[in-house]
Amino acid sequence: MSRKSQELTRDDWVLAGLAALAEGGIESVRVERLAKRLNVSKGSFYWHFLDRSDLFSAMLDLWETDFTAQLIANVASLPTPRARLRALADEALEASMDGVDVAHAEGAFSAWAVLDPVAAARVRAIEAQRIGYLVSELSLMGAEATDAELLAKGVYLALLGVFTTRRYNPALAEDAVFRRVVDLALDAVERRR
Amino acid sequence: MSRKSQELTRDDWVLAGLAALAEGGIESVRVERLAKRLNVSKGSFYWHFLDRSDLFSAMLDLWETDFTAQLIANVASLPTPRARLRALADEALEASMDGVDVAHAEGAFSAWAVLDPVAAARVRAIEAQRIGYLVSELSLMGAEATDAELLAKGVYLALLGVFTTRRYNPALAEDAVFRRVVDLALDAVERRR
DNA sequence: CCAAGTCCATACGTTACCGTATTGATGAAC
DNA sequence: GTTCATCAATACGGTAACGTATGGACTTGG
Repeated sequence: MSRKSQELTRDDWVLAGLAALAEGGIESVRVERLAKRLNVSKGSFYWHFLDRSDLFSAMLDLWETDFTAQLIANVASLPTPRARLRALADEALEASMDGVDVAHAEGAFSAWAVLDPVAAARVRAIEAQRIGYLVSELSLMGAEATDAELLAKGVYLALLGVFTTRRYNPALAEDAVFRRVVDLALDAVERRR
Repeated sequence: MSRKSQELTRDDWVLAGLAALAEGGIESVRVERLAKRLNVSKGSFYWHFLDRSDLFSAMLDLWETDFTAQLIANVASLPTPRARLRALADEALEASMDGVDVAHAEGAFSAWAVLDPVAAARVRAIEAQRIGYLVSELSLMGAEATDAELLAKGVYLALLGVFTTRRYNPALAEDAVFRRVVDLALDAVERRR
């Protein structure tokens, strides 16, 4: 067996970091814990990364490129805005990638952004994209510009609520609840035409 | 000046803890930091509390009794469910008590509940009360039982989204957004009658 | 085959905490 | 005014981290 197969890549660390983030929040992604989890010493970590915040940046990078953009791309082929938005809702509720629970991670990213200005800027940018997409779809459906924005943000806030609540109060975060909110918004747009 | 006026009470520590929680999350409420903030040594802390988790319990107690129950009581005198729910929405968006920003603290409590099973149980109980109240008011307005629950939870999730988002992406958490969600729910109920 | 590069282990110094133990100060009660 | 209870300061030992420094070990190119 070649040595290469056992050596860790930067991305291995990043994925472990994301898993730890999803599991226990940003405070729980600690280099010595990750090292233990990866059965390796932290000497390895400081080979791949400058320091802990370097890992944080990499986590934000991977999140933005591999996870976030993907979601929107996945539904682009559907025919109507309504179908795309519903599919997006389903996707948001169920996603999981590379062993990282996306919903848990989403909540953890928000919580992280509250505490860390660097993360905040990145998360804000990602959310701006998402809201922008929702607004454009709602506009396609005939919503007025200002109302499309209110509705898009409202739905997204509910989704964030789902993400954070899932972990400690799942009765509150049932899928049906979020779907009802989505319906509320979609119906509001269609009724107005 | 009597000595009493300078000595700290248990509640002084608890309020400081809540302020720290609102500011930097549960991981940032540390006894030596609070001591510094209160211009006192941690010898004082361990006089008033058994240990750090004892402070945590006290924080949850104060939150439940002095903060949460208050909100609902404040609107009880209003005439109609619709008026009460709207007033509640306003209150939730603006509250601040004893130098603690309630909205920030709310978000921090949710984030805390994600990480700590003890906090989770308490927060769940509080949220059950809140949802119960919302459901009963929506039912009074004529909503069907199952839909009242969906709507109540949906609105509450959006509020949680507001609380966590306020800190890092205020453009997302505008009051108008949440009010729009509330209107969506109220209109849905009234349209069905 | 050896020299350079790549990747990791180990040991170290440092910081920030937790919780305990002991002592000190101050007001109140007698 | 002595004594007691209340509250706080200080000093201590212990743990979990961070980041550095240094020394392997394995791999690949010349």
